[in-house]
Amino acid sequence: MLPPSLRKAKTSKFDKENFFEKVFVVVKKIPRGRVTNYGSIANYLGTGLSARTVGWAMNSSHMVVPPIPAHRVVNRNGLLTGKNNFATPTLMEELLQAEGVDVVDDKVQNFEQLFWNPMIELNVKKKSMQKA
DNA sequence: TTCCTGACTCCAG
DNA sequence: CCTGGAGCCAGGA
Repeated sequence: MLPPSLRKAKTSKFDKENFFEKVFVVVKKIPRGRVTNYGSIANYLGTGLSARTVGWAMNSSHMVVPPIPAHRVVNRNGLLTGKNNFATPTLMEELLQAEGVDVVDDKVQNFEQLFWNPMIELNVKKKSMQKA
């Protein structure tokens, strides 16, 4: 469930609450030792152009139960851009390392190999795929 | 209400 | 691969 601060409905193209919840659901589905990026989640949710909003949802994930493995979400380059937003700047990297994800210089190694694409992994059929 | 900022991404150079 | 500029949605002052 979302905290009251996130539940104030504001006129928008889509239901924001549903959006946040979807983000959390997807992130929670990320297998241990795998990572994904904001854009894929955004595209999977249908927002596409709003990857930043996904990150914003992550920002609120720390106050949501069950806990969201936000450390498995990095930017398109595999860079741990959100590490500074965790309890400690090293927590994100430590969590990834603990799962077997090698992180060097705040960047996920073998990112393409560890990349977890919700579009594919969740077997979602979308008529408008990324591109032809 | 408007303006600024941001856990992003794409396009150009 | 890196850097700068523009676009995107939401929240705070």
